[in-house]
Amino acid sequence: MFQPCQNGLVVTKAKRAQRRTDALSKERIIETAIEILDAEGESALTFRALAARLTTGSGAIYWHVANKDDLLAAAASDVIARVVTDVSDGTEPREAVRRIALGVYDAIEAHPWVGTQLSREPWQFAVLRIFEAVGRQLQALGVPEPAQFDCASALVNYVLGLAGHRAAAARLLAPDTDRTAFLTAAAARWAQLDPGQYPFMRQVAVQLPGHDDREQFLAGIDLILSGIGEKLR
Amino acid sequence: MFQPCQNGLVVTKAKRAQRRTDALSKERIIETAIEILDAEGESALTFRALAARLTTGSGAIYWHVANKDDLLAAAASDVIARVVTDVSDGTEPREAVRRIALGVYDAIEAHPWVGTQLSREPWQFAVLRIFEAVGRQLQALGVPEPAQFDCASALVNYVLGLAGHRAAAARLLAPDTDRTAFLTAAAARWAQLDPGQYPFMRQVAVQLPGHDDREQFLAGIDLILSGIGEKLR
DNA sequence: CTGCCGAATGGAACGCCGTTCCAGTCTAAG
DNA sequence: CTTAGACTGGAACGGCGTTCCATTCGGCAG
Repeated sequence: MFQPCQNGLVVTKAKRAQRRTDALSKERIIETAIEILDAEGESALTFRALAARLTTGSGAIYWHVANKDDLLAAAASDVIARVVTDVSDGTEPREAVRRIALGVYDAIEAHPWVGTQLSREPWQFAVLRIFEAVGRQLQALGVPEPAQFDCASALVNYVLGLAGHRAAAARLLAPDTDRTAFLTAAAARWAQLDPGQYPFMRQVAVQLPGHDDREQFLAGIDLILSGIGEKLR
Repeated sequence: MFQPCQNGLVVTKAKRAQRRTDALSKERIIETAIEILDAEGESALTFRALAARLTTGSGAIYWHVANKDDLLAAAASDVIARVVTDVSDGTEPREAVRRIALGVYDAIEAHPWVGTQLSREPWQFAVLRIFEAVGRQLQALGVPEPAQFDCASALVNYVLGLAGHRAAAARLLAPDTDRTAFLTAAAARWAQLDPGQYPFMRQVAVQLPGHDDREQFLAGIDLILSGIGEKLR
């Protein structure tokens, strides 16, 4: 009695597996979307381009994905999940926070569109993942419970702020432009600001070439961690 | 010899002033754009809607404004300028930083679209203004010069991160929705997360109703300021 | 084996967008 | 008066997200 059934199942599975290679699925759609976003940038991701690459019609995609926001949120969550989960436990909490933050930073440097997406929807899954990872380390650090929410919020919002900023910069910078040249140009523009109105920017301008974004990012994290440390006394 | 010239200028000015009442100008366009953004939200600002309200064609607007990005940047810069400049000098630097930050926060609460805009373009004028205002206070606080850039960056990026977040939340929240109801709903969603994977979010969920965003924002500023204080020892 | 039903597909069509184009108007200067 | 050039406004273009719908196809009831 079960033989045909099992056979049927096997055949089904085989056929599905066979079909899978070119069948649509949410995963395959997201995967392809990430490919397009990484290779050609945010503006290149359209349902038409996606459909073309998947050799289907734009309408078919809507069977698996609610809309473009849904697609982008899922893609971002995918990328962030890879980064946040592989924080090795057992490391000292402050160091773990640094690793989480740097993981997110590097992910955005590699996929700038993620930075845009993270500050697009307020409590999307990708942000929740980061919040959870950071919060858990704060618990391990011994931050009193009422302050944990505030501290996690400070860290996460700082990360998201820089994320958006880096993403915007990447959008602006043509992929072949020289970074140093760009910084020098920005510095030159700042140096021309009205000295009376913008003394600070003019002073910063001279530091701008030879400036390392990643180091500054980490310096910010350490600054906040140091502020959190004050709460522990 | 100068009389006619002056006369000419006067006549011109008078005529211009006369025409101004219904003539197009960059200022009037920006002003109207802000009205639309505030009243109907980011998605309502289109060149057609703007042209209709100005009783002109969309093409005419492009004579005064390069494109939509230019328009949005100018509008945001307008709003931020009002906030950042009226920080009364003479106040203690930390308090001044708090006031600047709260000014930006309140501006975004009142005009959520500004939050979106601030994290859209990397070194736009509005951000420069904030950076300058914050940086100057850090100088007054006695932060050593090499650290000033990092400290200002930390503060500004935190503000921008929260700005984007609040803007996204405002976009999501229908203008008539109850805030408490929304928070309760979010808390309920978080409480349903997998306890093994999201212990921190579930713990935070119970604190979520009765949570004050503005207070949390200020707590984050104080956290960073406290971290900066460490540098002064 | 056959007929059927619902999941899945893909391409056409809709309405709206930012932007461009251009024929026209009005005005200050020669 | 003529004319150049600042300025206007509406039509048109190409592309977008999304919807609609005729069609296909695999698994199951009879």
